[in-house]
Amino acid sequence: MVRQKIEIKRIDNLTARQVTFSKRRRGLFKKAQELATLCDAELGLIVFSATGKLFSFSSSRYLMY
Amino acid sequence: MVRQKIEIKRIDNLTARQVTFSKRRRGLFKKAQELATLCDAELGLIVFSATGKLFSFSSSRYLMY
DNA sequence: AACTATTTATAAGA
DNA sequence: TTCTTATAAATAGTT
Repeated sequence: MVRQKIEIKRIDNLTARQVTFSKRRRGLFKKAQELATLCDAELGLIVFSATGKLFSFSSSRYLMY
Repeated sequence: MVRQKIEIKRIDNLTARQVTFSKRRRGLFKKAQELATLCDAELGLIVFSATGKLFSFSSSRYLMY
C-alpha cells in the first residue's frame, strides 16, 4: 500500500527484490510502449534480471531485413 | 491536472506531442534508473525522438573495454 | 516552466 | 504468484 516512500537503493532482501523487480519491470515496459505510441518515438529497452534473465522491447516503425 | 485519462494513441498536435515526449521521457528514464538500482538489474534504454534526437541510459555494473 | 487535480504506479499486506 | 488498497509518484491540461 506504499506504506511509506522508499529509498532508491539496492533492496537487500532477495525475495523483496525479486517481487519489486517483477512489478517495476512491468511498469517500465508499459511506460516505454506508451511513450513510443503517444509521441511517435523509436525506442529500445533491454533489461537483465540479477539472475541474467532477459526482457526486451523495441518499437519498430521500420521493417528490418 | 490529468483532467481525464488519455487514450494511448499517437498525439496528433505537434506541440502537445513534443511536450508529452519531454515529460514522459524524463519519467521513463527515472523509472529505468530506479529499477536498475533497487533490483540490481542491468538495463539499457535508447530513445529517439520523432525528430531523431537520441537519449540513452545504461546501467553498468561492469567496465567495458 | 510551474501548477495541481487526477490518474497511475506501486509497497506492503493478505 | 496474484489480488487488494493506501499512499506516493507521474502527469494532462492549464496558466
